Formats: sequence, structure tokens, C-alpha cells
Amino acid sequence: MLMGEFHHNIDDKGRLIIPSKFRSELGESIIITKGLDKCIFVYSLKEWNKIIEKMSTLQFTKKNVRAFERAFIGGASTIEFDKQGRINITSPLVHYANIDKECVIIGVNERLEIWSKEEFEKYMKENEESLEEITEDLFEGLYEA
Amino acid sequence: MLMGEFHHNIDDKGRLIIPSKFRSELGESIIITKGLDKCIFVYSLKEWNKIIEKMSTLQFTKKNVRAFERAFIGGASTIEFDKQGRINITSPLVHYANIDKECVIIGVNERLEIWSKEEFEKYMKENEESLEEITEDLFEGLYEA
DNA sequence: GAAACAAAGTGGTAAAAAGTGGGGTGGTTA
DNA sequence: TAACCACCCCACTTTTTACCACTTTGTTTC
Repeated sequence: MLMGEFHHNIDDKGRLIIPSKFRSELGESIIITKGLDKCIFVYSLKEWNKIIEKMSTLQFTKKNVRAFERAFIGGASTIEFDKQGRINITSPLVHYANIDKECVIIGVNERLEIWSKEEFEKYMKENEESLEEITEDLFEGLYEA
Repeated sequence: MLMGEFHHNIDDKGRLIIPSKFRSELGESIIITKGLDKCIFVYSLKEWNKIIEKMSTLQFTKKNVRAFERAFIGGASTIEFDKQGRINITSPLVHYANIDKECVIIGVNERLEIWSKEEFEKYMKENEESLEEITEDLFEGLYEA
């Protein structure tokens, strides 16, 4: 299970280190794509295939499906680590996530998320107050029984 | 599987590069036609045949089916790459997709889509909000079991 | 507590591949 | 027959990617 928060910079050539702890869990090839809330989603091939399988039942004749496919598949690439454990993030994604140099990489259960540091801090700040009540809602009744 | 987003320009002679990554998947001859939402659809011969086969089960006596066939099949051409991997897009299609110079080429599962940059950005912006709920719907239940 | 070794991260360089632009040839039309 | 247009091919430039060496950090052992 992927978890934890790490801070790394993209170097001048667009390379970003993925913490070695994550690399061993993800495998050699990974899929990166447009995520929600201006971040980049990273999946292992295995997890990605699960999603694709689910999507294969959808028809391109539906408007919503097209919009989703264009963002999620259109935004995706298969990438591999170099010998140092770095990846090259394609420029449309860098642009989408508003990444300049400083990145935050977080493990979120079955996927990684890559954020620009600014966007991440902004997001966390904005959700700070609501987090308390969300948590209360989510755990409601969980420890009763 | 075709995926990813690429930006290229149509040069002065009307030629557009198709990223090499896509060329190897598409084969030598491809079909281009009018797509949905003001973009151009590109299929490999194999995928095109699949779609035609599916469509043949539809009744041409229905008004909607005729309209769809006229756009989708009537708008189609077989084209080939030059040695550099470029194609010439027929002018009715260029006009249909409102393409001037800057293009966005995205891989969407079994097809490519060619957009004018302006139209693509407009489309993505318009669908930004709805994307979140679509995604939530699609992922529903994916990680239960 | 310090030193040495191992693992992880950083930066640079070189080679290969992909993309861009220009020029030449063949065909068609006036 | 000549000129123009389109298509095809070739060469150059730019980008990408893979590899290599060095630095830093962390851990283990003496």
C-alpha cells in the first residue's frame, strides 16, 4: 500500500525522483495521467488495467464518457524509470498540474499523486477546516456496534 | 492502446506529424473522419472495420442513422503517412475541426483525435467541473470487493 | 561516538531518434 | 511546351533518453 509524503524537485531536464519505497511497489512501468484537483495520478500497470477494464463497458456515443476518456486516457502515458529511479513527466501534465520545480509526492492507497508544492499547500489549507467535520462524518457509527 | 497528448503544428504545406508512438500502433494506412465535438477521428484499418461492422446492424431507414452515416462514413478518407510520419488532412476536415495551425493530438483508447488547439482548450475548460462527478461515478465500486 | 559502507539522489554528457524545413522530380493542366 | 502544383525524399536541427560518475544521506558495526 502506497503511503507517505515526499518533497522533491524537478531538475532542469524535467526529471523527477520517485522515492525508492514507492518504486518497488509500482513495478518497472507506470501510468501517469491527469488527476482530479490539478494533480497527477500515478498507477501501477496492474491498477491501471483494473480501471481500463471497468471503462471498456462505456460507449463513446455518450457525451460524458467522451469527456472522461479525453481527460483520463488522453492525458495518460506509460513511462519507465531511468536507472536512478527518475521519471520524465510529459509537458502537458506538468502544465496541467501547474508544476514549476518543487513537487509533493504522496502515496494514497492504490495510487501516487504528484502535486506542485504551491497547489498542494493551497489545497491543504483550503480543506483544513472542513477536514475535521468530514472525518467526523466518515467515521460516524464505525466504532459503535 | 492509444493514449497521451501531443502538440504539433500543421506546416505551410498542410502536413501534420503524427507522433511516432502512435504510428507504430496504427499501421501504414489510416482512416480519418469527422468526429464528435468538432474534432477529427483517426482509426487504424482494423478498428475502422470493427466500427463499420457494428454500424451495419443499424437500420438505414431510420433518420438518425442516415445522418450519422453521412457524417461518419461520408466524411471519411483513407490516407497514408509520408516517410517522415506526416499526413495531409483533407481540407473539408480541416475546416470542420476549425484548424488553423496549432493542433492537439490525443490518443483515446482505440482512436486518435485531432483538435485545433483553441477548440481543445475551450472544450476542456467547459467540461472541467463535470469531470469530477463523472469520475466519481465511474470509480464507484472499483475499489470495494 | 565515529568511521566506513551501502543505498539513494543529483548532475552532466553523449548517442540515438524524432521533428522540421527545404529542394527536386514527376505529373497535370493550361 | 511550359509552368505550376503536389508529393516525395533527403539532410539538418532539436529534443529526448539512456548511461555514467559523483555527492549526500543514512545505517551499521567497531
